[in-house]
Amino acid sequence: MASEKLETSGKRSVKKKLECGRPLQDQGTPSSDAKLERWKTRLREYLEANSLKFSEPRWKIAKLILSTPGHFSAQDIVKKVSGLYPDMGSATVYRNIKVLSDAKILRETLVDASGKVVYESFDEEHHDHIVCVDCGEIFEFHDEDIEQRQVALMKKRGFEEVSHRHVLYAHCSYLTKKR
Amino acid sequence: MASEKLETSGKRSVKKKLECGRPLQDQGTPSSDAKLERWKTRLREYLEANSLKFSEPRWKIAKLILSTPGHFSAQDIVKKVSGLYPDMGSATVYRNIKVLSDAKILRETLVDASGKVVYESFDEEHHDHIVCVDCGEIFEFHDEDIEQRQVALMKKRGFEEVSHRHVLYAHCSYLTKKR
DNA sequence: ATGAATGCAAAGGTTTTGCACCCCC
DNA sequence: GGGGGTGCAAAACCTTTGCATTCAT
Repeated sequence: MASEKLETSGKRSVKKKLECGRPLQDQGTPSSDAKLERWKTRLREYLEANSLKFSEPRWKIAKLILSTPGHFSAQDIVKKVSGLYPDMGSATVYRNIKVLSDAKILRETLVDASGKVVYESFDEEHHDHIVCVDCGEIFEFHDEDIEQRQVALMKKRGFEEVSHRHVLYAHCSYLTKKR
Repeated sequence: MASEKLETSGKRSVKKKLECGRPLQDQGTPSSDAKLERWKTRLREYLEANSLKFSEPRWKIAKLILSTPGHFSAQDIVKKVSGLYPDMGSATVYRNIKVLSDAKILRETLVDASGKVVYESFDEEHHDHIVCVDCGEIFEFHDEDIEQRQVALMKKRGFEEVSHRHVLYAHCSYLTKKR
C-alpha cells in the first residue's frame, strides 16, 4: 500500500516529521576544549601532508561539525554556518565538507528515509544505524559478530575493506508501546 | 590522503571511471517474456488496488527497469528512457519511479561511492553489496548468519524490521592481482 | 464523464564552478 | 610571488510542480 509514503514532497527543508508521535530528543555533549585541540592538530597534520592550508573559515566549519552531535545533512551544515557566520559562502562550506571528509573529521553515513545523505562527526565510536521509518529517528547499534563476519567475508573474496555502511530500517517501538 | 579523491568534479554524467583498470563487463539476461507477463499482472493489481491507472508510458518504464540488470540511478533511467522514447518527459519518469517503488518493482538500494542513490529491479534475490572504491564496480553478497543476527538484534531492541541496506566499501582484487 | 497520467515548461533546491581578490608560507 | 582559500554570482544538475490536454475505465 502506498498509503503512508513518507516525505514525498519537494519541501526537503526544515520539518522533522514525527509520524508516530515520538517526542524529539536533544542529545547534548559537544566536544570538550581538550578534545577540540586534538582534532585541530589532526586537521593541521592532514592539511600539511596534503599541501593544503589551515584557515579560519575552515576551522570554524570543522569545529561546528565536531560539536554537532548526531546526524546531519550537508544542508544542515550550510544553514547552521550561514546562521552563525553570515559572511561565509556556501561554496566554502561545500568545499570544506569534502576536505573534512578526506581528513576523516566528517563521515558520510547513511541515507535517511527520504533519500538524503547524512553525515556525522568522526568524533564517535564506530557504530551502525537503525532508522525508524515512521518518525525518522536514528538509533545506533554495534554488533561485533556481524563486524567480524564482514571482515571474514571480504577477505575470502579477496577484497580489502575500506569501510561499510549498515542500516536497518524498521518501525521503532514507540508507536507499538503507546497503544 | 586525498590523492585519489574519486569523482569530485561536477560532471556527474556519462563516464564510468575505471581507475583500477578493470574492464567493464556486460551482464545480460533481460527478463523473459513470461516473466514480464507476471510483472505486468502484479503491476496491474497494485494499480487497481490503489485506484491508479495502467498506461502505456508507465508500462514502458517498468519494462525498461525490469530488463535492466544490475544497478542504476534515477538519472540512468531518465536517460535511457529519453533515448528510447524521446517524447516521454522526465517528469513522467520520476513520477513513475515513485509508483514503481511502491509497487515493489523497483528497489532503492544503496549509495554509490560518489553519493548517489542507486536502484535495482526487484526481479532479483535479496542480497547486499560490495562497492569497489577504485573502479565503482558493484558486487553482491549474501550471508545468512549476518541476516539472522540482524533479525535477532532488532527483535531484542523492540524494532520491527522493514528492510535493510548493507554496503561494504573496498578495493576489489583486480588491481592487486594485476600487479 | 471523471479522475488520473502525460508533456512541457517553469520553478525549486542543492551543489559546483569561474573569477577576482586576499592571505599565508 | 605563488598556490591555496574565500566570497560572490552564475551555472549546472537533478527533481518536483503547475497546467492544459489526453487517456483509461
